[in-house]
Amino acid sequence: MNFLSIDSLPDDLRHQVIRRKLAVDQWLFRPRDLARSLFIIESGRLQLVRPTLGSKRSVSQSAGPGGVLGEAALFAERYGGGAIAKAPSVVWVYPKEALIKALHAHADLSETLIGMLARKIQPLAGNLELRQIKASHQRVLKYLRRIETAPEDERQETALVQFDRPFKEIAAEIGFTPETLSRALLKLERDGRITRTNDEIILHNRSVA
Amino acid sequence: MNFLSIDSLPDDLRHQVIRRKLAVDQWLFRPRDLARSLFIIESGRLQLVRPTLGSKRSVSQSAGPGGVLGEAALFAERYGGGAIAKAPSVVWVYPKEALIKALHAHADLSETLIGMLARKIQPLAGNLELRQIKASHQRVLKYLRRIETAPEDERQETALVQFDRPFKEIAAEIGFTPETLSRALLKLERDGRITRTNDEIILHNRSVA
DNA sequence: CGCATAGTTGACTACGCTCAACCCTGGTGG
DNA sequence: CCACCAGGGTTGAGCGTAGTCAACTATGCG
Repeated sequence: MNFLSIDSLPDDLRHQVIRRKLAVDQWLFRPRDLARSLFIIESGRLQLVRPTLGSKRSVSQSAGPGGVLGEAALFAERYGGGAIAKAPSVVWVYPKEALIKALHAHADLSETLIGMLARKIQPLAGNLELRQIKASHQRVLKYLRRIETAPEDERQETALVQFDRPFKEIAAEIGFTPETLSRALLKLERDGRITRTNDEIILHNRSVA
Repeated sequence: MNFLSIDSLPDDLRHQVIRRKLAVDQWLFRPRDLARSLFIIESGRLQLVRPTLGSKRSVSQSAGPGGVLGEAALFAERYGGGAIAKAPSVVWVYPKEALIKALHAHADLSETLIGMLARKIQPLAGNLELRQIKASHQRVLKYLRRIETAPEDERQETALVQFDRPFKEIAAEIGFTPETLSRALLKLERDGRITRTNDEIILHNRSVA
């Protein structure tokens, strides 16, 4: 993972970049904060949070190592949403002006950043696609298929999924309550689409709709 | 609108860029097509479409002038989703390799593209935020507030919204059926939050939650 | 003057949310 | 070592509301 790795940075930019550590539940930036920097996650996990009427937090998505945060800083005065650490994390802080200057001077930086932004769009669109599916078990199944780890063999009719974070977060991310997620998994298990062992999930018949 | 306008392009890239016209319901690219180009919309309106189980199209979002399409081409072999014109449109086609080469040579291009990508993320995240609201009338209200045209006076307690496209598309974009959207608008009107005249909507009490 | 399409309204169904109780695990402290 | 507690996950019961299917109207177009 050497996206805009500190080593490959030109001197002028490197001196402006700082490394910041975050504890669980610590805010990296909050909604409406002045947008001064763009962030790149080195390790840990952050949640993108948007303020919602009724004091309920809306978790749009979570970002892991290599993810970009606060890209709104590049063109907006303030952040639209916020980011809060859900695991001990380390992020690189790129001051807006220094970054823009460096982009002009070093073209490969631009390409890297462009790629990172493009990659950030995918899961967002994917999540929206998920929400279009109303039946809980189908949505969950599609979600599982998407995050399945190591499809080892493409032809394999079975795949493994491990949850690295609490169910409630996953439920929130795909737009369900934990109860509904639990019931959906139960149904999938009954129908033989998956089997659960501890915190692992094996999904079968990957090709079947 | 001169994002990567043809005039300001360096010669080497300009000669590779072509202008393509699309009729209504014509595909710009389809899901799983080979991802060879990135597109920028000059005029018209395109819908981002993702294939869903059950032959139902999932409309993630629509893009207008200045929007980027097919950014997946920058790092993926094939497009994840597709794009189809919902109005007569004109798009600029940037071949992948030529674009990348030009980005290295001309830093300002990079900055422009970075900005465009960053701007594309916002509505996606915003839409996800919308979906978190389950009550139809509240979601619709929030949507109306977001797309209100010309807030003329910030202090104004009333704003105007015009729909430039069929209700069914709007309903799909915010994750409802046309019937539900219709009923939601009706309820909002009953509650005095909006008033409807033909295809215009006036929303009141903008500050009230 | 039909025909197709969009929007509205109605009645019914279904399914996800809410609230609640319960189980289970891990951590803490006596 | 056990008692207690807190939190996450699982069930259960009942409700509310968005989806579905259908009929009807209005509008635009051939």
